[in-house]
Amino acid sequence: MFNKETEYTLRGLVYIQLQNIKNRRPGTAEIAREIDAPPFYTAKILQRLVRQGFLASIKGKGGGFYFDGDKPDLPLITLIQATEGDRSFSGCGFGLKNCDANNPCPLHDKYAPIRDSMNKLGSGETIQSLAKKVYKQELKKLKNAK
Amino acid sequence: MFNKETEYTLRGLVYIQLQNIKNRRPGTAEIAREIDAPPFYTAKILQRLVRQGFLASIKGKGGGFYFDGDKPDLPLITLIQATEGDRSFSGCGFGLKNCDANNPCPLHDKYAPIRDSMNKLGSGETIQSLAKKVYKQELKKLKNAK
DNA sequence: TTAATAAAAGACAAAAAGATCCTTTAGTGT
DNA sequence: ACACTAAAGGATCTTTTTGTCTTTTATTAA
Ligand code: FES
Ligand code: FES
Repeated sequence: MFNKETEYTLRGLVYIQLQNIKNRRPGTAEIAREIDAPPFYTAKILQRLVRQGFLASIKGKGGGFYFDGDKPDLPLITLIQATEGDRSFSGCGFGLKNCDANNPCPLHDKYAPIRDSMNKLGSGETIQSLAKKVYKQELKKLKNAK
Repeated sequence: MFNKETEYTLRGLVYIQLQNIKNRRPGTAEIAREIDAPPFYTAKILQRLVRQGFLASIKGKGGGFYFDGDKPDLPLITLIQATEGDRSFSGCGFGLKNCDANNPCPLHDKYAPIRDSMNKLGSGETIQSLAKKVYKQELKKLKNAK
C-alpha cells in the first residue's frame, strides 16, 4: 500500500509516541530495532521529520526523539502527504491527469468512494491515537497473562 | 494509487478492448498515443501481456492487439497482481509481515475494510466491463451532440 | 574541561522502476 | 517472390527509491 519510507515513518513515530507515554525518549538504534527497519535509513527519516517540525529531538547523552506535548495531534494524512505525496488520497485510479466526476474514467464510480474512505482514515487517525491503541492493547495483554 | 506500469496496462487494455468492439486491432503507436503513455514502454508492456497470455497479437501489415473472444473476461485483480504484485489487495497497512486479525496493527480495524473494498472492485470489474462503460459513454455523448 | 554519547548532515551505493532504442522475426499484401 | 509492416526480443540508459557510511555538531555526565 504505502511505500517503505512511509511505513517506517508510521511505525517509527507510533513507537516514539508509545515510549513517550511511558516517559522515555528512544534513540535511532532502539527505534530501528523495535520497528524492524534499517538503522541508518531510519535515522535519516527521523532527521527529516525533525527538520519538517513533526518531531523533536535532543542530542547527546540521554538524548532521543519525542513529541512536543503542546502541539496538536498529528493526523496520518498530514504525515503521509509530507512523506510520499498524496498518491493514496487523491488522483484518478485510472491514471488520468485529475479525477473529474463530470468526466469520469471507467473506474471512478467504484474507486472514488474507496479513496474517500482512505481520506477519512487519514484525517481521523493520528500518531497519538494509534499509539494509544497499542498502549491499551499492551495493558490488556498484561492483564490476560496474570 | 497504482504504479505507472499498472496504469498504462489498464488504460492500454481498455483501449484495445474498446477498439475490438469497433472491429479494429490497434497497434503500439496508436495505443500509446491514445492512452498518453510512452510509446516504447507501452510496446514492452503489451509484449509482456501477450507472453503472459492475457492478450493476443498479430504481426505484420494490418497487425495489432486484440482479445481472444473465447476467453473469459479479464478481472482487474488478476491483471494487476500479475503486473505489480498484490500490494494493493493484501498486506498490512502498517507494513507488518502479514495482516493478522488476531494480532492486529493499530491501523487494522480501519484499514482492512478499505482493502476489502479494493478486492471487491478488483474482482468485480474486468477490462471488458470497463471498456463497455467507455463505449456507452461515447454513444451517449454522440446522442447529446445531436 | 574532558570523554562519551547521540543526533545532524551529507556523500555515496545498490536496487527497482521507468523509459528508450536497435535488431530480429513473423506475417501481409502486392 | 518481394517489399513492407508491425510485433518480439533484448540491450541500454535514466530516475527514483531504498539503504549505508563517514564526518560534524551539540549535549551531558563525570
Ligand atoms: S476520474 Fe478516474 S477516479 Fe475519478
Ligand atoms: S494487521 Fe495491519 S492491516 Fe491487518
